[in-house]
Amino acid sequence: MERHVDIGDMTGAAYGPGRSTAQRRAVAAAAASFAGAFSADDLAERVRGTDPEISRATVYRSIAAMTASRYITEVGEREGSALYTRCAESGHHHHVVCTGCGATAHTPCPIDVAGAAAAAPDGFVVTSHEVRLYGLCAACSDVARDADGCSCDADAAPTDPATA
Amino acid sequence: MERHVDIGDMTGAAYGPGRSTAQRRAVAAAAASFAGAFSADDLAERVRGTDPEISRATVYRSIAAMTASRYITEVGEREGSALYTRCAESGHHHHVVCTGCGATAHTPCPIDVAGAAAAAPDGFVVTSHEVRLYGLCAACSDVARDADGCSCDADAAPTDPATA
DNA sequence: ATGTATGCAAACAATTTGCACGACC
DNA sequence: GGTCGTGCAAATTGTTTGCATACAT
Repeated sequence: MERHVDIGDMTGAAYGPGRSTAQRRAVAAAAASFAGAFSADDLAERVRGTDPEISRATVYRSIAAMTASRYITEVGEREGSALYTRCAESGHHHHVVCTGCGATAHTPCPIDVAGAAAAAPDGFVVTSHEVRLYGLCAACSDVARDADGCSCDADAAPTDPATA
Repeated sequence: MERHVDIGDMTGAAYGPGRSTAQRRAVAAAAASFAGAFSADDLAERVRGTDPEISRATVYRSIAAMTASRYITEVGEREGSALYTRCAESGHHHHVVCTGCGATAHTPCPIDVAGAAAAAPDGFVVTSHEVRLYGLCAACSDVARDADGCSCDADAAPTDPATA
């Protein structure tokens, strides 16, 4: 839920190796501008505000580069498309995505907390895992209780509640 | 959550509501014949042994029906396609999929074990989750240690280890 | 220079769907 | 007989890729 976005370093490459191009900088800035989760389309749409000429292929390639350099992380999916979030935290953890407003929050890895034994029965050795959590942020769950419109201020693209 | 599926009752519909047709019975039997995880293609290929004329659309529609009736469960993915497994257990749990041979094993839900608090920080209410575990079964991890070929006997379609 | 990034458009692949026909109850 | 399931083939859709050009280093 917290935000550690250092905008202001958009003069150089905002993430990892690779060349610093106007498009890449624009995409990185757009990614950082989301308070929560965003899809490739959300990102593309937002980048168009900066660079209307940017191509979808470039957005996808930038997402791949940002994911590889851990500038962003895939946190779930919505309607068949992947959701990402800007995350500057190091260490193994996961994210909860608010299905109401797209806000995200960190969570410790439940598998680490539960212990390997629980996850690896019968001699299985767990080598990798994926944990995706969906829910409602404090603001959206208040709203849900009040049966009113969502009023939280996250500017991420809203998610279809049906997905939950 | 409960199940009303009687295995061994392949004369009628092997799962849920809907009509009992030869194709549906063949698909259900094929699904049950896998020792571990299988993809839609794996299933289609195996069903062809019984009914070479079955269409891919029917396989997908049967998968949807079997998933809805909890006769099978989606347990992960491999190379972009979903993996399912036959599962007769009731109660909330997850599966580990062996990336070597496709074998599966049950595991308690790590999120339940870890406790809601860990998964739901900052006032978030977690409403749904997805947990996918990949690893190596006892046989495959032995093999990995011996740097030899996989000798486990699960007849599920092997999974690309790179996916892990 | 030289190699990487971009754009465009075509390619891809898993899954879904419209439609007409045949099977189940 | 009416409804649901099936087959075929075409459509969908998120994402990837080939290729020629433009740009960063």
